[in-house]
Amino acid sequence: MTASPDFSLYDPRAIEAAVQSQWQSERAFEVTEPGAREDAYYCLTMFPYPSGQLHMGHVRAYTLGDVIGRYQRLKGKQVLQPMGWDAFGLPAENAAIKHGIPPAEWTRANIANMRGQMNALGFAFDWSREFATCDPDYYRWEQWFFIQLYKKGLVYRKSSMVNWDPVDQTVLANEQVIDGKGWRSGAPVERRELPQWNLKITEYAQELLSELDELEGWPESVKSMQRNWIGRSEGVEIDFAVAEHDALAIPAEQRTLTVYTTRPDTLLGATYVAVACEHPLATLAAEGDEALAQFIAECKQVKAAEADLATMDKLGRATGIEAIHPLTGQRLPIWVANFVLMEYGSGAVMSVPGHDQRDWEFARKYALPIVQVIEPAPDAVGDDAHCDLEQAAYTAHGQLINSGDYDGLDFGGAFDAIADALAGKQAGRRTVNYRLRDWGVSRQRYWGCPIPMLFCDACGVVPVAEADLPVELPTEVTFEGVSSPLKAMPEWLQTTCPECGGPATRETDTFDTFMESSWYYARFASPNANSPMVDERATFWTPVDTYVGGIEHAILHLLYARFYHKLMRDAGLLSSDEPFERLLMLGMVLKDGKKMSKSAGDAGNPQKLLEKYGADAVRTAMMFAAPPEQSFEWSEGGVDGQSRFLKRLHQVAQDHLADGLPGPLDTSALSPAATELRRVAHDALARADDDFGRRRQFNTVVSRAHELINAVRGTTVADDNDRAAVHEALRIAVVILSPIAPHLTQVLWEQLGEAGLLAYARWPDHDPAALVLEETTLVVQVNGKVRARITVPSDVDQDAAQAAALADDNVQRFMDGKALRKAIYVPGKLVNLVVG
RNA sequence: GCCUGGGUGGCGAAAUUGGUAGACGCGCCAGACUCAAACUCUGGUUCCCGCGAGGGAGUGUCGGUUCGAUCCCGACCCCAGGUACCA
Repeated sequence: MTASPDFSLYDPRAIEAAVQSQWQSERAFEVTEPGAREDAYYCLTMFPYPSGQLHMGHVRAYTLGDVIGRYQRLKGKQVLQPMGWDAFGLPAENAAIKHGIPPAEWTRANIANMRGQMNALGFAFDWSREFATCDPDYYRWEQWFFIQLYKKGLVYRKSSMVNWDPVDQTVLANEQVIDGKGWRSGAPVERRELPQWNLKITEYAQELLSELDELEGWPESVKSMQRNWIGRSEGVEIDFAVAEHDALAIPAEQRTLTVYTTRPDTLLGATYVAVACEHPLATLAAEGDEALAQFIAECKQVKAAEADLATMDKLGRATGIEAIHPLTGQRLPIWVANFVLMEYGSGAVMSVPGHDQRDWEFARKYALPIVQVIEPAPDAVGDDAHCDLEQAAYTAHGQLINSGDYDGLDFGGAFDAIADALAGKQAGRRTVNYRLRDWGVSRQRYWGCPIPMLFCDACGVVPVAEADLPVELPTEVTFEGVSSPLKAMPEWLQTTCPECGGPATRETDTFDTFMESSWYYARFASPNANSPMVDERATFWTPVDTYVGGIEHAILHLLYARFYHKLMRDAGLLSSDEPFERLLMLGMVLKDGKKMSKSAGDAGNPQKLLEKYGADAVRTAMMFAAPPEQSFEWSEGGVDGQSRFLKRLHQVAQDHLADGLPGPLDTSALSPAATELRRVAHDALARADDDFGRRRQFNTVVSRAHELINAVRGTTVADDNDRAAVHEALRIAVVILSPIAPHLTQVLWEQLGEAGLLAYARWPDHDPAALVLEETTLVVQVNGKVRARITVPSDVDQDAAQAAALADDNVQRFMDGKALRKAIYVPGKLVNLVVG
């Protein structure tokens, strides 16, 4: 820093402004592709929704990403660390309604504010690649890609459930339904079906599942969540014929009821069949049954969220229609049950109350028969060995009884025999089933990417012509009511059909915002690509080396991005199979026990802290607070402590430098105190390297730096050579802290006599010789309890260690003259004497 | 409900995942400096008993494995995240 101001006092505001302007004028963090991929490092932290202000959850995530990026740069990598804005979404519409500001204007203002806060925090972003997903230049490619997928047959339209507010006449997000009522109208919501666009993610279910095994850089917990979400199971689809009914004419397409089960071995125990309240048979039965119609209407007054559906009281009602058991010909009543979901499988399930707990409870409640067809296997142990259908269903695999020819078979044998029997009667087939459902991408909202589809009276559904892309979202809008302003804009709504030239109407739904966040990492690599959506730079940079983000995205966002990556690969746009090599899933920053983005308010805003303490102190406090994967409750107290630490670091350096720069270090001529300081310094260096690179635990790096500075402060120097050891220790402290507190360390770096940007310095190697200790402390236990600590030479053998342990008075006291039965020696740690 | 995590001093945490529980920091207490306070510096700080040496208990609860368990196993309690339209 030429003509540097006086930094002999720790003034974070002056230091941080000067260092930030230096980074800016040198364009320090703009990056281009190096010759070899191994010299490159793509470090990405999930881009934010521009809500207006950063909260401490953002500060944590972006600091962690920045620490990783800066560490990799010290390790010699060309680091790509981009930033942008996930700019479409619900809050902008809410703000528009509340404050009368158009969503685009509100969003742009928020972006400007948050970009300023990010810069004040000193993140090493390559801003030349910035974009917002609401830029037509970005979303046009999403529209283009959707049309490619449509042409490939990966897109289809189908009815699915939404929350309908009957007063506001609008669709509500799950979040907008509070206790079953619309958040604005207060009216009870209803589930309603609307036609929606869907992406066939289920065609990729097996690949999405299988490739989890290859993702070695992903946490097991996330892979496990995704596996369970995809939910592969092997079972049998069984066709139940629907019996003729005296009063109701069953239409041909409803004469077969297909159910899926993973337990065909229990088929002979099926005593009724349950269908969803939206099922056509339920609708049919309700025509002549006022009470059933009333029941179905009540069932629909539940929010369309799995958690609500799964925890509600299980209710049902008979339809009067019967199904015919495919093997026995027995007639089974068909019930409507509120827990059967139309969206899963066929909207019907066979019920085996003897061997399924939910069916058992339902059968008990409505006095339906419970038949036992499985008994514990002879070798069953524990709970599996007991069956008492008066108390609960028996759900373990066992041996068949009351099943005619199948009696005595075990689960596997019965599965095969019954599946074969059904197949022989054309009444069933083995299938692999996934819990994963196709991705519904339609949203009945204004502030999103317009879905590029048209409705033509003559041609039906027609995609927008590629030459007409992007379908721009009008931004000069006013929110009169709660419905989308697009519907009130005939000049936008009416267009011409690209196929017949006749009049056509635009789709007014917009895309789910997960569509934008599913490919932005590839766009960052080639931000100005203009045909097609990404170019060969995206192939160079992907997969992302480390992707940092909140654990709340462990399933949906990460699964959709993995899916999209494969779609882009199959379109020839990328060459890798997976988007993210290594995943760092951050725990939640909580405020009052809840995640920041939900409940923080002003308490979560870092602005005041930044003004009072500066970015380095806020960053250091955030890193020090907890390891990355752990959730924790944020409190501001810690910032004060880290600010004091940085001040001490600065002061120690000034005190040291007051006597000028020392000469070269001679490690063989140090005082004992300086030798010990070198041990602490090189230990801190080695551990910081491991913590940054392998362990990704940064709170302990800060602790180590504290210890190192405490050691420097406690070291009395004997001569100029000792001062050289202090100099080395300070240089090490500055390097290991630089990813965390990059501003102050840059200034100290120059004061210590180094030139140029510390960001581009090389991580020093530690000196293994400095770590060797001559003596070590061993713990002596008697029968596992600590009774003494002894100091021994580091290379002591078991006999000598044991002898030293036995020589201790307190040890003798607790041995109490008893015989030594066994001695365990852990070198460098302990001796455990087992007596008795 | 289901899936995935988590629970350690007054507080945030550490213990490199079978070997000294509580490093480091916050807070608090005492002392130095000051007319005084703040800042800063020094010392103390898991709980209980003891003047002390030292002893006992202790990592959500209960049980197990082991010479030895915060760590492994079983059962349970509580909290958080996700649950397909918050992002």
